[in-house]
Amino acid sequence: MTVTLADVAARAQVSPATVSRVLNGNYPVAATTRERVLRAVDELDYVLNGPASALAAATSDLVGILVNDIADPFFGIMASAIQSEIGGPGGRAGGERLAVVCNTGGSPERELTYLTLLQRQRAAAVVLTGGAMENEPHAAAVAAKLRRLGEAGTRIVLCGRPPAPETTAIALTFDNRGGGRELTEHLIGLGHRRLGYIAGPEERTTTRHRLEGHRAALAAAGIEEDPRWTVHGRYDRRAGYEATLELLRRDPSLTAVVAANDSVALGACAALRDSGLRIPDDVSVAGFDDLPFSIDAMPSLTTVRLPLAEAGARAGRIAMGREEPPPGGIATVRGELMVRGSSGVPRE
Amino acid sequence: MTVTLADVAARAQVSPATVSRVLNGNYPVAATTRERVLRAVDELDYVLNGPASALAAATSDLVGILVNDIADPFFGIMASAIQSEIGGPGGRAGGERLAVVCNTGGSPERELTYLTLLQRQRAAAVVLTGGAMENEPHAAAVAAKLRRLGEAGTRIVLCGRPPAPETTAIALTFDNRGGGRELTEHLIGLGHRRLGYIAGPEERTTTRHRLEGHRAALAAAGIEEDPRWTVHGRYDRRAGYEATLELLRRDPSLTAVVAANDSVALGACAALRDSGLRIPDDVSVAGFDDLPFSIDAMPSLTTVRLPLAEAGARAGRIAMGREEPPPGGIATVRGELMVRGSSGVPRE
DNA sequence: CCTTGTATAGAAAGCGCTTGCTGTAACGCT
DNA sequence: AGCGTTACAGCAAGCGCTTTCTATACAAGG
Repeated sequence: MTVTLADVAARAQVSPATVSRVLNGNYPVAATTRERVLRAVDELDYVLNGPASALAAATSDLVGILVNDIADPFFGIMASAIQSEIGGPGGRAGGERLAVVCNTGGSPERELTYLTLLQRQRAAAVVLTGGAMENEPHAAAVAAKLRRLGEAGTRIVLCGRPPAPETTAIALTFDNRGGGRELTEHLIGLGHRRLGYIAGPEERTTTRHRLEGHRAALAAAGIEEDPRWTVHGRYDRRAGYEATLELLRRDPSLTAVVAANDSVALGACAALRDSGLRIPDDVSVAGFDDLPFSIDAMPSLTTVRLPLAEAGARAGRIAMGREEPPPGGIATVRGELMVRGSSGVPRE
Repeated sequence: MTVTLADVAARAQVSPATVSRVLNGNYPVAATTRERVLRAVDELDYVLNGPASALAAATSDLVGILVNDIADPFFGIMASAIQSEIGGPGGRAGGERLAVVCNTGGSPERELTYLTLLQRQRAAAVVLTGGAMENEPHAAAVAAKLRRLGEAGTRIVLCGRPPAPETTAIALTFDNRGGGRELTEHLIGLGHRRLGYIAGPEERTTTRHRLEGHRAALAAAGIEEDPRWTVHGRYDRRAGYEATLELLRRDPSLTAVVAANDSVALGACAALRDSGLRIPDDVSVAGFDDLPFSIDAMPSLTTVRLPLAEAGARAGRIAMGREEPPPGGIATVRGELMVRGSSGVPRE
């Protein structure tokens, strides 16, 4: 029914061992023999049996990429960059690898399940992207799983995620705190004193770090923060819209709204407009990430650009062992403040 | 070193066969025995060896999702929906499956490579999303590959992609032609007579179908199309920006610009604004897809909503054999015209 | 001409799991 | 009591490949 190595061997009049060696190209095979084998492969339309090969060789060519939300360009861009350094015929020398992205939907259980599945497949490497959960039992479970994966020889890279102590994971961490701080400093520099903040889900590291940066900037400027000025929500437009209305209700005198990310910021803009407020004349808005659409908003969004594609590419190369990991296994990737039309001096 | 089935069997004082059956749960095992085995699995922290299992059972739990551009929400949304019906602990009864998305980057070779890789892994199912290439040799190669995959028992579903004759593939096709036609009819109905069209890459089916719909609407209204009114480009914002400038250069009297998709439309809006034109007062703009950000553009985008999430979910269910395929293996998914702020009556 | 070295091919032993088939008790029936 | 059932559990034969070790052939050196 299906063509096997043995069939190819028979047709090429060689032993299965030789065919295997031709296909893997890591053992001397005479040119004429190789030729003959390749022809047979072609004629029979032979396709290697991945599981069998993985079993015998005790390695696989699968590389997993875990993302929180594949529908969000933040992850899409990173995943794309990672994959481009790993998979398909895109890259490199050294055998094709199946780079696969797994969508956890931000759910801790799914994250764990995917890691187990990847462990089952004896994945060659795993890249985890985006913020981690701070929920304790889960964090411990993930760390344990990563440790076990690492012991089994799977290379692990965290991209845009805080380091995982006691594991072999290499971490490329985004400087969310620094970016958040810089952004708010910019707003304060323009003269804003009453700033609303729309944070992401409470239990994400990203949320906490960005918020900490924001607060650090306020503190440095001697601005006492009003607890009413912070609202939590999901990382999407809808949440931004609702949170903004809530913020406005709590304190109509706010002159700026800082959002957890660009999608949220867009929702905030919509809410402000729907409330009859002009941006930035009445209220300034700022986002985070600088996703491609952010420049198209009207007015275009002041935000912090994160080099998602670059970081992803680097993570991919490290996962493939094609780039030296940073010293200590940890590198911080900084963002860049992009001042655009959505922020201006406060009214009055 | 690594724990195997045999280790578990020894610990539970049963044969490996029994352990396997407990784990696969498709054969009667006494409750007490099962209990004992499960405990051993737990104590030993045993993880099934995927390749070995796939080899022995001649099946795998991998499901591949091919997308053209994972950084584009159009694909991200579909992939997310497909995956939610397939993978992780998200869905279903019947064993966990590893749903993986593969990014072809729109490259025919990568598409083929991924299909081969998936074939190697003996994937349980494959979902191909988005428009196909019309490039003849490649189309034939893909068809051949799909046929072979189908013969090997892999279920194949096309989502937002035209049917593949002579294969076992089930197709959920978007009615790009109908949507394109409806959109242009709307514009014509408003009074527009000189409409620019920014098409996608020439060799994509999606591009051709949307353009055909547009032209059908023009023809039906007795409008003779000027060849200068159509420009081709990639499916991204940048291309839309440049194409619009080109369109304006060719014929400054255009009163509407129809874009191949929403990203392109956003680029078009930016170009129009940068040219000092107001939307829709001077020029109306229309997109396609209705991605989440489209409603946030200023003005919000008139477009055709494609039920990406619904179609993806359905494709996922069909791929898993949890939903009957449509009769004839082909279903057409229609879009819905969303009239918003970016289209209005032409000036003068 | 025989020994040693080098290049290449084959034999065969698994890799860790699944599953058809073969026991073997315990059970129910006549 | 005798016999067919039923319900589990184990044996063992692979699944299709990789890889170590061994064999062969020929070239070169003494």
